[in-house]
Amino acid sequence: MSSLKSKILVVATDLFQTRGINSTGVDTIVAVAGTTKMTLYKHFTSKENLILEVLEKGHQDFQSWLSEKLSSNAKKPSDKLQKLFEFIEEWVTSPNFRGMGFIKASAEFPNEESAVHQLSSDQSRQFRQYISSLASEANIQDADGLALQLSLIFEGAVQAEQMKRGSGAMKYAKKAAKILIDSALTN
Amino acid sequence: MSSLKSKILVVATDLFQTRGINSTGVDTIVAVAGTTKMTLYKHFTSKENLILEVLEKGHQDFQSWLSEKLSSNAKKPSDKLQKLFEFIEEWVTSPNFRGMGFIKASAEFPNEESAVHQLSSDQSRQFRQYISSLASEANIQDADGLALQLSLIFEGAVQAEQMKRGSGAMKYAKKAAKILIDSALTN
DNA sequence: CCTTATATATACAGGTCTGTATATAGATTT
DNA sequence: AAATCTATATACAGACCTGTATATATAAGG
Repeated sequence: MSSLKSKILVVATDLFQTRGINSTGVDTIVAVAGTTKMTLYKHFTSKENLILEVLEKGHQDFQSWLSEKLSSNAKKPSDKLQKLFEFIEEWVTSPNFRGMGFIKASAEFPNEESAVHQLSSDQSRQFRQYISSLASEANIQDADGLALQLSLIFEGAVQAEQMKRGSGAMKYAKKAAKILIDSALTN
Repeated sequence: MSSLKSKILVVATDLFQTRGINSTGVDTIVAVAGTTKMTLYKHFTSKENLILEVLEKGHQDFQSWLSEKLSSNAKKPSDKLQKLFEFIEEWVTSPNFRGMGFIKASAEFPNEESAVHQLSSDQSRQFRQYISSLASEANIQDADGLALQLSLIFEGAVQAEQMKRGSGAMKYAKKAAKILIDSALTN
């Protein structure tokens, strides 16, 4: 990938999170990235296309980071589930954290026919499914149910952290996750 | 309050939720409300002022509805806490439900200096504090901690429901809340 | 040297947005 | 009936937005 395209993606990711997607014009993006609109439109067919690529890159980065962390730090399936929120906390509280793209994107594009909304919704579903697979491997009966509950806590905590950095929400989110996992394991 | 002003508030509440705040122009609002821009700007000093009034009305409606429900359907403090999510489910799954304003508003106005962001953040805090007061009356040790956990689940569930109506998230949110409340009561 | 590819600079068309100015209509009060 | 209040109709200024057109620079490879 061209280094300019990559730079545009990084800058757009940051601006979308800190100023909002619809409030960020392409002129601002190219100015911060140190390039011009012509170059942006050679790498991306439209602003919507740019938004979609930003979302996809963000989700891929998160997913690969998380599964890498889990597979190298936890052997048994039940360990993975237990350590899930440890790593999520690490991700959320890291200085590079810029929020989860799909949470904001779905708020700014509520129309279900919108491609941005559809991708956001799909990413949310993918993440829930990933948690569900971890729960299944840990022999939890209602894996989908637990996955939904954990994803609610996760999305709530990310939102709280987006609303106010250093809210400390992750600390209690972790505790809540542990209680719910333990409860699901003994049932 | 003038009936036209009230009508504008209702229409704006609906459009902001279904199309997004920044994507909804005042021309659209007055067209749907059956009035003109001049009238809107006589009742509201600016679009930002309209957004703030929409947020305040939405939050007041929710809070008064909820505390009314709780005080008339639950006598003991512990009952209130237990029934909290029953009523929240009723609210969220009702046909009139248009989402929680402050959740979307904080996503669309991420800048902490923005008045809209500040009000959203404050409403989120107020709601958490209300839950905390219920937990305190029910003699729960870490009332603030439980309130934060329950609000995470609540906001996560609202988000899930906003993303996809009829997601069924509230059913599992209710179960999770019960587990967390029970756990907090026995500690 | 010359062609090709990539990036830049700049301008602009066409649309949308907020907020205001101006003139008018209808209703209520004095 | 005259004055006042409220809402309407319409137009527009000024700003911003996306996306494109045109012309130029810079660098690499044949």
